[in-house]
Amino acid sequence: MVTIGDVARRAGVSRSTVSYVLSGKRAISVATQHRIQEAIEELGFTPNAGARALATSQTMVLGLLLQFHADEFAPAMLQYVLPVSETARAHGYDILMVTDADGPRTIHRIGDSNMVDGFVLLDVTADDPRVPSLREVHQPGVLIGLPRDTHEVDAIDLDFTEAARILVDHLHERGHREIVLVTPPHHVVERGGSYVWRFRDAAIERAARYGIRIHAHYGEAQGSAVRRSMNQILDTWPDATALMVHNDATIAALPTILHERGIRVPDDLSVVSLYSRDFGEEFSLPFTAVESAAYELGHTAVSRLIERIQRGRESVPPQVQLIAPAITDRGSTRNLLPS
Amino acid sequence: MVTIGDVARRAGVSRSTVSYVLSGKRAISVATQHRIQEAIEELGFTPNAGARALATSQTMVLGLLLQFHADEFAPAMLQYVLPVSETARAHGYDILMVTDADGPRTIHRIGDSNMVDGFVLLDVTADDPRVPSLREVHQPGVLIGLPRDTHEVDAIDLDFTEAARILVDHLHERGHREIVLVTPPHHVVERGGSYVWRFRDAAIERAARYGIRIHAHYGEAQGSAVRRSMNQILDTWPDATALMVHNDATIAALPTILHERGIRVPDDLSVVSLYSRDFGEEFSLPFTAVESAAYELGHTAVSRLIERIQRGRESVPPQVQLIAPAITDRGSTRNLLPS
DNA sequence: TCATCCTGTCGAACCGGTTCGACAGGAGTT
DNA sequence: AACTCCTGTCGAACCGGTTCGACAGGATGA
Repeated sequence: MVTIGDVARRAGVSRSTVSYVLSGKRAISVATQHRIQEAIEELGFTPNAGARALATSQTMVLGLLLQFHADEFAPAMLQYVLPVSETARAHGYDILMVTDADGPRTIHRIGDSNMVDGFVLLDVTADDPRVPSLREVHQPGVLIGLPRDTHEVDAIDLDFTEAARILVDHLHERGHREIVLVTPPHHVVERGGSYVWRFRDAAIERAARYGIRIHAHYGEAQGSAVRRSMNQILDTWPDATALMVHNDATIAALPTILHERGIRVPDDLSVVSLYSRDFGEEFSLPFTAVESAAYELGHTAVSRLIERIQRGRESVPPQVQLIAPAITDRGSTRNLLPS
Repeated sequence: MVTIGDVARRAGVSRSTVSYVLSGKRAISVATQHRIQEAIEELGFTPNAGARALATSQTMVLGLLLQFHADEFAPAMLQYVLPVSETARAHGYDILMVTDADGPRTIHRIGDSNMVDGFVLLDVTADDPRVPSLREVHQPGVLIGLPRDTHEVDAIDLDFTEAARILVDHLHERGHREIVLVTPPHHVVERGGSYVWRFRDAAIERAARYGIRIHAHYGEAQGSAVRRSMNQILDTWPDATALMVHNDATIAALPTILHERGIRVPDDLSVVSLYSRDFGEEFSLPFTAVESAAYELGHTAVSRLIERIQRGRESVPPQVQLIAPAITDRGSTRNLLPS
């Protein structure tokens, strides 16, 4: 390993001078700069990250905490990981990715040993045990997902309440009076996935305001169960004119299911949904949907975190940010009103 | 931050004694051990990772290099990431995940600055530019995927050649004489995904040996194109009795496509495929398939890497390991022979 | 001409661990 | 009683950077 001392000797200067050339924190004559640059290139010098972290107490690494739930639809997670990684790198940070099941302990292990400068928490639940831990360590953190207690917390999520309203409004405007809502699975609720009830409650309330009958069901996440459950739901409510789906596994399987039943969209049944843009493209879903911008969420989260790291923890006030969703009309809803 | 010095002072011993208690590398009296343990707990001491890395030149971090190709079916990648992460953690290592497009530079950046103790390269192509870079840095690395030049390289992959033979044999034993093969998209070949031709060539050769007519086509990766291309292929070869699919996006869409065409499996058409177990479960695919154990690949790769890190680079000879695939019969092939 | 300021560089201390050699003192040997 | 050996602990050096204060020497100003 070639050290800063080797470079200094080669260039005939002291170690500190090399350091100042590297950081630019003090003026160094152009001639010396050139000699040092040459030495660096000739020797192939790269600063030792550990030593630098020790001296500066900055690691230029962000901790990304994610958990895989066996009962969850996996492809969704990746859509957040990529923008987090890319945004971090654009600011000179690397990503330490931890999938450990014990989140709180992980935060302390990583944080107390100073392996990272900050944390990104993915898929945060209502009473996520990681949130209090985050307050105990001295690195800042940002959440993707909304906990119940948002006091002094930096969080970002899609505005699921608004999303539900937009979709109900969309159906109401086209004269639908009875709709079926399929939400994420019930165990996601139990786990505390607040987006489930934020969307569900808002949809029910909005429907009630219009006098629309709405039948809310919990969907399934695993292949065969999805199909069975969906068929049962469709059997139960033959008069519903529209389907509102907030469940990736269900919407991915829906084209097949409807085809099997001989149901045409939108002639026989209208369908609206909520999924991320990437997801829709991946499965080329033909449904009118509110699209959650996973990229935007990940990108914004990391940008905010880095700003907070660099400007000091207290300079940037913590903030809960709800991203406004937008609807993309793909013509999967029928207008029942006389024109 | 509480340091080892604080602990030492509290326990009334020297810093080195605390260090020896932590590492167990020298005998320390039980009484002293207890005092130090108490001090550690009272003060909440956690060793600084940077300092430790500096002193030991060990970071206990592995670099995981992966690239996302926009034209690729994303869910597959995640199946490798999880076992890599879990296996690493089980051995006390964390994962630095880098998605940078410039692999060679990343390897040098991360490796030369001593941020990691070793590398895991995912989705390695035939002439992957990262492989030569891996030879230039002083950390060992392990590949998942097979490069053309396997000289002095530690790699692991599924035995795609054998997989193809197993599937052709399976169809041959049931009397099929004309089959259609759908491989991964053509741009994957251009990129150097050697698994494409390892599987394809072996299938064609094996079919030829039996005198089976085989029509090989490149599949698509994106939703709508998948369906279009598949329909076209089916139109072109109406007499084929079996379909052999080596493409995640195609096999995921196949139930829908076949249903739309009114084709029943296996009565009208036999289907065999190659996909990973997790993938099949995710989409509850009902096809007889050779299953690639992504978990096993990731797990084995990391285990080998860690052994090599700990036993010294030369102690463990580099090795190319091809995992033998196994077929799971789900009854999607019809027996055409008179019984 | 001398005090003052600025520029460029150096040496030393420091970050927080690990590890080696030294050594005190008690146990075991002869 | 003198010697050797073993156990437990300490001090100092080291890992490879950063940063602060000091200072030499030339430029500037009065």
